[in-house]
Amino acid sequence: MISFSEKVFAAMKRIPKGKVSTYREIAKFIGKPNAFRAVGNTCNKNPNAPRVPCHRVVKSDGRVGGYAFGEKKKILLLQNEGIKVKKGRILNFEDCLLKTSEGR
DNA sequence: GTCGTGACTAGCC
DNA sequence: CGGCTAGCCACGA
Repeated sequence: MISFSEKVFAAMKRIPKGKVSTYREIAKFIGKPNAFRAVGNTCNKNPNAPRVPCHRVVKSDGRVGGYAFGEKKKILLLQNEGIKVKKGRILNFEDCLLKTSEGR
């Protein structure tokens, strides 16, 4: 029996390196497009922080959003992946955005 | 079973 | 464009 959180982690693990996704896309991928709150909430408690690339998940606005270890840390990780981030905002947002429901 | 919280999103002024 | 409010879902006490 997989819990809602398990789906969240599974969806995030689908995100390849150098790409990012939004809480909205993940929630939709799970089957609850309006559960973006629960997604972020679950990740915040993140029982498997290093086991899941939660830092590759950003807000729909194109901002990195937050991070359990610190937003700044999240930005550094994203930049390390090859993603350009400026003041907590992704530059080529759509370019590195990965749609979970469209991965086919 | 009920209340409160949170890494969110969309709309309004 | 910027700031604030309301709505939404899941989990914990």
